[in-house]
Amino acid sequence: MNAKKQVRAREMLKSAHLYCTTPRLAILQVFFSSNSPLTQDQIRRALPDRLDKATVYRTLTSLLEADLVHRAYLDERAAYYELATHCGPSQCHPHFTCTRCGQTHCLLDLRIPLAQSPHRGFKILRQQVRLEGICPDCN
Amino acid sequence: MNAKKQVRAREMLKSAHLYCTTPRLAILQVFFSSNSPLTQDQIRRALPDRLDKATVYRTLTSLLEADLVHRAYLDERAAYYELATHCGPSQCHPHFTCTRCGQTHCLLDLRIPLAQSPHRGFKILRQQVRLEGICPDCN
DNA sequence: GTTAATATGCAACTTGGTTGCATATTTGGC
DNA sequence: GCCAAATATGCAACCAAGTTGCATATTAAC
Repeated sequence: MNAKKQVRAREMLKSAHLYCTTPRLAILQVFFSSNSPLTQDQIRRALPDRLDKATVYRTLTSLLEADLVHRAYLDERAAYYELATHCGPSQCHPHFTCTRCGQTHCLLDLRIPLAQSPHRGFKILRQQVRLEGICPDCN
Repeated sequence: MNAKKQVRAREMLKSAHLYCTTPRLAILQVFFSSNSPLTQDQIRRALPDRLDKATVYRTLTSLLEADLVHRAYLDERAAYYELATHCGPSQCHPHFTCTRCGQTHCLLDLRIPLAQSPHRGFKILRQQVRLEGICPDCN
């Protein structure tokens, strides 16, 4: 299990031409074990050994640049990060935040058509959708 | 002109049952003069007299609670605020950020249908859409 | 004008995120 | 496997956004 994750992480880094370092492998594996976006702090806490804050940020930056990870902008002050899976070139899955319990869910199966450009010259290339409402548990 | 804005700001606060204070009137008028979301820092700079940072934040909080102002989550670290105009109960206008020049525009005339709940029990009440692409100036 | 309710300003603080620099690790060629 | 170049890490010091407690000032309502 862990060995499989290790291999998967290695392959991801390899294919992105990034050095396979301990922190990067560890952070990727934290993402594998999570099904919703994480803050840097949540990532730090989930790591087996403590990593320097700067290392975490720089690692996230390189993963972002390689498009292995995405940023999600949720209701909080801090940025959230998540694996760039189930994401097309023009669109990530939408995020649903429950206004009652505050939990955020990734709605992987909800496809929203890319918005059509209004008459003016705006060329729309990507879109990101945030949804709010009541989740099944709170209903 | 300025007098008209003053009256408009007063009316907004009155109807929201908020005290009409100098900072609140001033901040609302900054919003009147802007056509895209602003950070607290941009607001502070645009004010005629300097206001304390805490006052700005607390003012924004009360305006948010009264739904006179909305928060937009753009690509940056800081939150952006804007007047809650042209916003229905379930949806604000989408924001378009140009990947070339970095400018953000409010697409007031672009209506996007509210996403349909997937089969599971997620009750979708609000949605917020962020768009990315190339703006007319950079095209 | 008085008073209760509420907002402001100040200062101190918390925390997300950044940067410079010396050291450690990875990778690729031999 | 060893070496050098490229790159990543850790540390410490820093910046900026946002928060909080408290004393003072302002508002609204009578």
